[in-house]
Amino acid sequence: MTSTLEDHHPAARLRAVMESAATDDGTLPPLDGELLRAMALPDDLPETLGIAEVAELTGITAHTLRYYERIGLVTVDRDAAGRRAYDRAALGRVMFVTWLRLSGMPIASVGRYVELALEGPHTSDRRLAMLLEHREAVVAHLRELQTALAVVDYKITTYGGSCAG
Amino acid sequence: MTSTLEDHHPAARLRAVMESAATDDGTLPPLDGELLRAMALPDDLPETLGIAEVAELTGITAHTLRYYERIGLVTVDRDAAGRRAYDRAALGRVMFVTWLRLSGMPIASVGRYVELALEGPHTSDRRLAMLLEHREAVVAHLRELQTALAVVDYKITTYGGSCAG
DNA sequence: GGGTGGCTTCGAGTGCGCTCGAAGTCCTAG
DNA sequence: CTAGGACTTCGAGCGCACTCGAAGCCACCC
Repeated sequence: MTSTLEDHHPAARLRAVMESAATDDGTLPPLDGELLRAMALPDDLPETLGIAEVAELTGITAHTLRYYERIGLVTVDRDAAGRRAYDRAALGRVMFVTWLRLSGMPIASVGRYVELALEGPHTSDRRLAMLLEHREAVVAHLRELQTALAVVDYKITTYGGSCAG
Repeated sequence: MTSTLEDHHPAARLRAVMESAATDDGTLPPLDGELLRAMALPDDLPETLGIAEVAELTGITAHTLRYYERIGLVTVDRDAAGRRAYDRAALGRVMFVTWLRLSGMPIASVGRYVELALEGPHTSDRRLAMLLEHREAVVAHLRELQTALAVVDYKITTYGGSCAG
């Protein structure tokens, strides 16, 4: 199964989105609606994708995709031959899970979130609460990272000074 | 050894610095010279600190501080009774190591950096190179986190919409 | 029909970064 | 003098998130 995907679609969409946010210096561009639109999947995807294609599209290894399914983070149908066939919904869930993971949410929490989602729409306020709480954690982590970056930058600019570190 | 530190010095300086950068909404304040000055140690520290005081000051557990010493990330003198006595230099190194760790540098890399520092001033360009390279990694991570935050925010604002995740 | 390559399942292994517990030492307070 | 508590060393254990390998199935190509 060589990648017809590669011909018709930008590969590794998630990574592409991240790179699209890149600037040369250390400054961080604002993230706006444009970026979010860029994250949408192309319309002309095949009905279902094999695991290798999903791996390429998301940057997650096939091994890890199987692992995610095993522990219940995603549910994936099989084709006649017993192979995983990711439809758009499954792909969307994989990508969302991936973003949650990239944002630092522990696997156990992602699992609880998915569990709630599977229970039905009546859990939506609990899920929303989880996301809001998680958002705070992400913001805190961002702040921490920015501060640490400032310290590293300070060290870089004062290099040649003290050898304290 | 109850904390005389607590009376005379702001506790958990590292955490205090991070909290000083906090804002109520999700926006991130600029990190400027003011913040960097705030990170400096107070002048009226005792000559040496015990491990519990360093733990309180840095937010690193005593267990972890011992572990860091074991694996060579810091070197600490002993007092007459064989206890760790952190002088200003040692404390500075602990804090710098902590910032490197918080910025996501793996322990092995911190170890290599410290090794180079111990070799002498002639390794300063290699250390600078390490810091510059690490800086790129931190910036990349920041971008990734910001993008993931945008996705989470998107999900939050569109809640009640699709149940794709 | 035989080989190649990608998929399947399952369970076990890996790497990182702590984290803990046991057993002993030393100082201080009562 | 004795009890308590904070410290010491050492080695082992843990939690997380993968990551890998073995053994087998299935489709396609020569």
